[in-house]
Amino acid sequence: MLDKKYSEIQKIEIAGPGFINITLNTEAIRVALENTESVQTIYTGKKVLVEHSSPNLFKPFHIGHLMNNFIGESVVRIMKIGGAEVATMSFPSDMSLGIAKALYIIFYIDKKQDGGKDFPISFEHVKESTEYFRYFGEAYSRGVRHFEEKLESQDDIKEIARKLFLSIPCREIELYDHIRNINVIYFNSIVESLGSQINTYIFESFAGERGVEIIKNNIPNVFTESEGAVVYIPNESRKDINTTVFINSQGNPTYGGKDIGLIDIKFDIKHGGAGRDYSIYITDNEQIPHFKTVFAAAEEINEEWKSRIAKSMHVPHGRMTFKGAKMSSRLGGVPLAEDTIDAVLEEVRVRSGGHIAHLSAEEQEKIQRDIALSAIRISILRARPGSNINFDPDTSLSFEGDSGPYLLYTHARCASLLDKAKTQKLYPHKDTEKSISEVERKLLHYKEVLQTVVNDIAPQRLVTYLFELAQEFNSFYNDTTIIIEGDAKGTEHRLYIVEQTKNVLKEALYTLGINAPERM
RNA sequence: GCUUCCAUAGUUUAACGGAUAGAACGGGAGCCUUCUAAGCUCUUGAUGAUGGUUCGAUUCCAUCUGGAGGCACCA
Repeated sequence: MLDKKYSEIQKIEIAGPGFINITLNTEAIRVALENTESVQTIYTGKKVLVEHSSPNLFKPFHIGHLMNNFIGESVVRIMKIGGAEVATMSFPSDMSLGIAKALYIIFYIDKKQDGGKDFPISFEHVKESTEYFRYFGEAYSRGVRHFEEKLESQDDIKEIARKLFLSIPCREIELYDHIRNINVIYFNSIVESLGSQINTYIFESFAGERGVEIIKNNIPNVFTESEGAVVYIPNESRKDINTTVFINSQGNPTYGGKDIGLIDIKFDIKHGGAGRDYSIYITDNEQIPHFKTVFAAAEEINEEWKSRIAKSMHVPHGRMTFKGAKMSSRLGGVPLAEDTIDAVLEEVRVRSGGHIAHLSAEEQEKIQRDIALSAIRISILRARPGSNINFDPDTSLSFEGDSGPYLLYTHARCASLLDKAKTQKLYPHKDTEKSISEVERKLLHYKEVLQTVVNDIAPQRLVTYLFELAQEFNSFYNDTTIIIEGDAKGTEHRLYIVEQTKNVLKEALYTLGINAPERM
């Protein structure tokens, strides 16, 4: 490199054992800062399917769904910024013994036997009908308890399950169909209000049918009949997984059986799966052994399936517990997403300063919601996806220092500076005579960080980077007066740094699923 | 019993096998007659234990200790 005398290099020196420091000259850094090319990643130009936010019908949207959605949506947007062509999918659980238990409570105990008339929910106003969904959730956990405590009800519940699995027309199934339809709409409306778009819903019932067919076609080469059920017995070298039932002795697919069907659907031309390069699953980490087992079985089917599994990735995440939210007794102490957000929102309102007081109540509410969601999202995304999160709105950990509101605050501060400058007819403009500031040096690393964030699916690195950038900017802000009357040239250069910081914050926060308001 | 993951300041955590382990909260000391103090500056304090591989280990391997998950008809 010394011989070639690169014009970009100012000096090269040995900096201790194993290290060579290469110092770039200012001009080279300027050029790099102006590079607007999008990042190249291993996902650039690839067709990626992300499965996340899968509801369990009859269970309301709770804190676990929130965690899953936040991680899932960040993965979706990370893939998009990495240049992938992304499709999203959700896999609602619409057929299970648990659902039969809930139906039993609603139909036989509470005697709501009038199909849809008992739950007059219009699709347009589904969000205003949360009381019904709370009731369904309650019925679900009541059903679980009932099944355990009232043994005499078990046969009736199993009968409902049988009708459910075989979709035998009857009044219970009519009720079920109605509840299923409104639940999906309810779920979708929540997910959309959180900023996610689900392109396709594939129901477990649908995947299950296909799963059964595939599994039956692969006895005995992959699956084995045992005690009336169809099981997968892993190779002896696989000590990490166990023999697992894929079709139960009643002939119904289990969770594993449904997932076999789902893999086929995911790569099916009819479902847009032609040429799919990656299939990403976002689930709770208790599913790790499940996916290991399903993948191990699927791989054995044939070469085609083996390549499908090579393209499949499971991104497991931890669990979130929430201190302070009203615990829902209906769900055995699991807080609902709505209650969680409300509890944080309450704290945000307390802290909300005078800067948005002049705005309409509606706008204030919107900004406060953005702040509250940023607090929860950053608490989750600042750590590796696999770690458990204990979210506590009582500690300042979620609002001060390395927090969502801190990043939003820095962004709003930039916006405010640019607004103020505009009133004085001053606009961002780079002055190439000026030396490179620390903030610019930090900005220089953005693309490089993005690249590792995408390649490793590591949102926490983007969060760490944003904390560093925000802190660098805030130090700059404290040390320097940005807008100085009578110094138009200097002011415009400083505004340029402000604008660049704002743009990176805005884009990166968006990538994490966070909307950054212009003021707060 | 088998198996997977995790273990970093008092607490929550970051770190492609690379430089002095980076932050935040908390504790201590400061900074608003000036552009948003949800901010800034200084300070305090950490890689569970014992071995191994390596020029170099928070990172890889082994054993141990502790925590979490999974292990036949739930999802």
